[in-house]
Amino acid sequence: MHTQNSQIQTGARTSSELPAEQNALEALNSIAIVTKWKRDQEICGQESSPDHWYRVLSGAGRKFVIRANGQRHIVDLLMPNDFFGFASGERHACSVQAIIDGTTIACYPRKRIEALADTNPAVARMIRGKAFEAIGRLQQQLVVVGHTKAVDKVGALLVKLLERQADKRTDDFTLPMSRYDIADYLGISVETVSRSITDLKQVGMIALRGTRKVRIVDRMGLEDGEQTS
Amino acid sequence: MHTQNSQIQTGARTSSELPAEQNALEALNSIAIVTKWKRDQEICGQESSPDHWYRVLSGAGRKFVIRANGQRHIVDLLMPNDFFGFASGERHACSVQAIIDGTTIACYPRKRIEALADTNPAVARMIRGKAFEAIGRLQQQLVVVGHTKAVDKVGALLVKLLERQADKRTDDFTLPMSRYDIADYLGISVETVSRSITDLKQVGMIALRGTRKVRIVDRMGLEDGEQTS
DNA sequence: CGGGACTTTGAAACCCTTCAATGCCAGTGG
DNA sequence: CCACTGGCATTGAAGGGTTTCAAAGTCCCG
Repeated sequence: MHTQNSQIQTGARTSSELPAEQNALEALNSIAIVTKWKRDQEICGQESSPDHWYRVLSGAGRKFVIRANGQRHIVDLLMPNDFFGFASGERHACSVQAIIDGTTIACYPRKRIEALADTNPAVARMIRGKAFEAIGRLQQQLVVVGHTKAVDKVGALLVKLLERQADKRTDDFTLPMSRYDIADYLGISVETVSRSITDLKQVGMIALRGTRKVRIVDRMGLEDGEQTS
Repeated sequence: MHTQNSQIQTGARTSSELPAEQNALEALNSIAIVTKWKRDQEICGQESSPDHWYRVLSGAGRKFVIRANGQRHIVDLLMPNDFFGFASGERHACSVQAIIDGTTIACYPRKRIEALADTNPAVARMIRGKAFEAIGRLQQQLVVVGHTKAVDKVGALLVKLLERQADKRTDDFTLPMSRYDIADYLGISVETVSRSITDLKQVGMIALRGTRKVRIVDRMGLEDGEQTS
């Protein structure tokens, strides 16, 4: 793994980022180790002990579990400024891999970051906030996966991905993941993912420009699952 | 709502509860408001602003979302000592109802509990730990819901429910929820839940004593989804 | 230009939802 | 005490959706 210590960007500023959070992130810079990863490289493993917390600086990651039967379940999609590595037990429950070549990650030794949180309430608040964000994301994903029809799941996922896009002004975005990733994220087969996307395109709720460039045409329809006639 | 200020139990001691966590919970007692709820009463609403954090003292709760089309998605099951009400936005993303008559909840004004966390690192650590636990639960549930076959989902859920049971020595437990709740928790229909339970009983992986008393007979089999022949 | 990974499409078997009806149980009022 | 009621649970049958297996099409990169 390619390791470097360098100036850290605190990430693209979004509406949810308060100045206090920016300051807290900067306070973490002194203990951060920045690493860079290629696609499908494992950043932290299911079996490793949770000695570190991490933050995505650029690129994207998939958090996943491999079941005993070999099936992969993607549990979270990690985008810039998301934290991961939070664990309550002795072992990580999940592995994390880079999805995109050149993904950069800030890595914080757990002992040190917790010590920092103990003395700096702003840091503690920021970490809480990031944990709450993760809770919100996972809850939303549970609702998405809870839809009964595959087309609805895919439609709802596309809307969520649009919402997580940096540029809020357009209805276009680039899928950060493959059809296989989407399948393992939604608990359906790749073929069904492909067919659902084709259907959504056919009825005009989305438009494609290449396999990964998506335009959301009828967001309301996708949210309500109206493609189910 | 029936409100009272009284002595608070810090909950049944489990292996995961360190003394430091106990102390932190006791530090919260001074700002807690204890309330008692009947079945299906709404403890906090999807539309309310998140002014409070909550902890289950006894009984159980369902955290859920109602979609525009009326479908209910249960997102988390709240058991004694679980926190909820953590939110990163302006509104709660979910509602919470009591599942069981006489469920008691400790309610902490958010401003005051955050102030306490700012000055008392043990409290901050405990809250972080509780948030991480929630993340772990939600991730596990995503894996459960991600199974492709309904029997596997139900089987995996039953194992998770067994694991959350207070008494670790037996393979028996009482379902805290109805078949309808299970259906909305797994994203499948009630009828399929019922048929899956019947199937699991038939092949001898579980045993029932009344509709809600379950015995896990073949836990390994349920975890691996081996009931899928 | 070719290889390899990813995506799409087709067809059959299987699983799940839906609609309908029955069974079960506890609480209520006569 | 018992019939009755309402909510929950189970079972059946039909239709539709998804998985699986198979094969072709597409794209990117060396």
